[in-house]
Amino acid sequence: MRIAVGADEGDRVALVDLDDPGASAEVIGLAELPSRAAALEAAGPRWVWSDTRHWYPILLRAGLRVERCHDLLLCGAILEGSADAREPRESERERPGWLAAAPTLSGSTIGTASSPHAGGPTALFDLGGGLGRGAAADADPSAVPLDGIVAEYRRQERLTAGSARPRAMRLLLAAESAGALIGAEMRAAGLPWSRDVHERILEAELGPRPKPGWKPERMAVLATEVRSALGQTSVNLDSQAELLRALRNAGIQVDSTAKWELHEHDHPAIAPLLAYKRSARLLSANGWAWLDEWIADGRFRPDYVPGGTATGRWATSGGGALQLPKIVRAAVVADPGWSLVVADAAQLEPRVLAALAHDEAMATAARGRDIYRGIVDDGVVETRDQAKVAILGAMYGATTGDSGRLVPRLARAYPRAMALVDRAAATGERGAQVTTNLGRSSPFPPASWHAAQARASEPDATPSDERRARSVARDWGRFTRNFVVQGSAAEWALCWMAALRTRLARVPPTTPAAERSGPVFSAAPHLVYYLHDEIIVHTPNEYAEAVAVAVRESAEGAGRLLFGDFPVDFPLDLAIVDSYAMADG
DNA sequence: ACCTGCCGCGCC
DNA sequence: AAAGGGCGCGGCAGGT
Repeated sequence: MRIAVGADEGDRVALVDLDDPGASAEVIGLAELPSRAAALEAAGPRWVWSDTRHWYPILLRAGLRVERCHDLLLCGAILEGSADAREPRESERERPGWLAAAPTLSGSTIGTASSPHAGGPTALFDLGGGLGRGAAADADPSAVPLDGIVAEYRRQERLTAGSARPRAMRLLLAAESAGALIGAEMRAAGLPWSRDVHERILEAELGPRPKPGWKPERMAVLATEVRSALGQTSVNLDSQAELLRALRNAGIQVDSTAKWELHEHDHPAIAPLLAYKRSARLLSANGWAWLDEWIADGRFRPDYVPGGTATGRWATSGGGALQLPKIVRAAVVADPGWSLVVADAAQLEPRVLAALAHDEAMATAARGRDIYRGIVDDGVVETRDQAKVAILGAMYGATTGDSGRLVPRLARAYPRAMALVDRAAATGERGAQVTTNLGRSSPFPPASWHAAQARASEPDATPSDERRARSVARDWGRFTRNFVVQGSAAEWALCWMAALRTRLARVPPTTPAAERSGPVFSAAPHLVYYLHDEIIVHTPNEYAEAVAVAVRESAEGAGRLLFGDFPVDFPLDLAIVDSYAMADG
């Protein structure tokens, strides 16, 4: 059963069963939606709605979780971009304006970031530009009436059925939609967070909390040390420009204030400066102000944006949830009587690459062990570090340095895997799309990219124009090279999580609903964190072992679902702990 | 008083 | 040690 949900007059909501041809819409008040949805959920429907980030929190606030949905915004964005699902012209005209609001493929900073003088004002990414009809009027996905929802769902169904690999596309859309449910649930549940532990970390690193507008004591001491070592009493360490000038005046020949460059110099100012920068970073990114803004009732509730990046990885908006520094992870602490099951997929991307390319030699090097050790054992390189640098170089497109020199050795040992990423890079250099395992395609290069190529083919093009065009083309090739691996790995992770979520939902709550005041998250294991290839489940102690089994079996299931019989494995590093900090290694 | 670009750095 | 992919965020600098 599939039930479409749309907006109706005033504060009302309209529902219809898409699998009952004779059904007419049912219109109810928004306040009645959770109870009506709870009744319908018993039949295990797929909820078809515009935007999970709008609709699902309404249900979650009332304590209702749903099993399945189809998120039209997210799925529309995938179908829009996919080379596997090219739209016929007439379908393109039916594409509603509100779909443009999807978090979508505009993201890449390539080409603008690496071309400071080219580009100019970037009107490159005004999404949906020519397509949408009067944007403002119908841009709000939460206001789309039921007939609009049904029409768009039917259009997406047609595109999926007509796509190059309908089974893969269906799986991708289901996984993406499950991700949207998980994102909303994780926000509702929150990541358990100890303010006390966090404050102790801040005090240990920075000293006592300063008065508003003052620097922490420890930073002030470090700053004085740096200034005297530089022999310049008034330099402001927070200003890159001033600091760079001061370093050079002191005879330290650097081109930037980046820490990797500072590391290369030997001078009494360097050590305190690096310590100062470390402290400044902690203070501004995860200091007391962050605690005040983001931690309430012992929970961190970031705003996840599933599908928020071009490759399908998630993003977050606010709180920096995907960049939690290792040093503050000790503040992630399970509730009393509960545990954290922390699991990450070891070396996910190289394994995904081996499977994508059907490279049995590489899969064998990975199987049942550390893939980097396997590469050393294959005699490809001498050390584990070399293997790691070589693999990363192959996936990211390194051409110089140690990494670039080692890549050719990999190519001899694992020709199929290398051919796959090389082909992806070549495709990107031509300005064409590449596509992940399940059918998410890379965006086309931005206008500035085409402008650079066009300039180089003018009759009066200079050698510098040509160099520029080649460089821009290669930049895009590195993006597409990595896209197929990163994007396919994101699909694996989504399938892993979706399977795990389904299994966790079957665990009976420790206290039955009738005796519970709070949401189900207070009584059963649930996902609380997701970071590209890593998850955390918060669980009552008595379920921790069972959760660990479910996490492992879900990973195995994801591998089979995506890569069938191909002999690649996806081992997990898994730990049952009280604190996230205890899960390292 | 804003806005935008860029840097630097945290994570994968 | 070095520079290759994806992000978000805070802060500064320079613009309007």
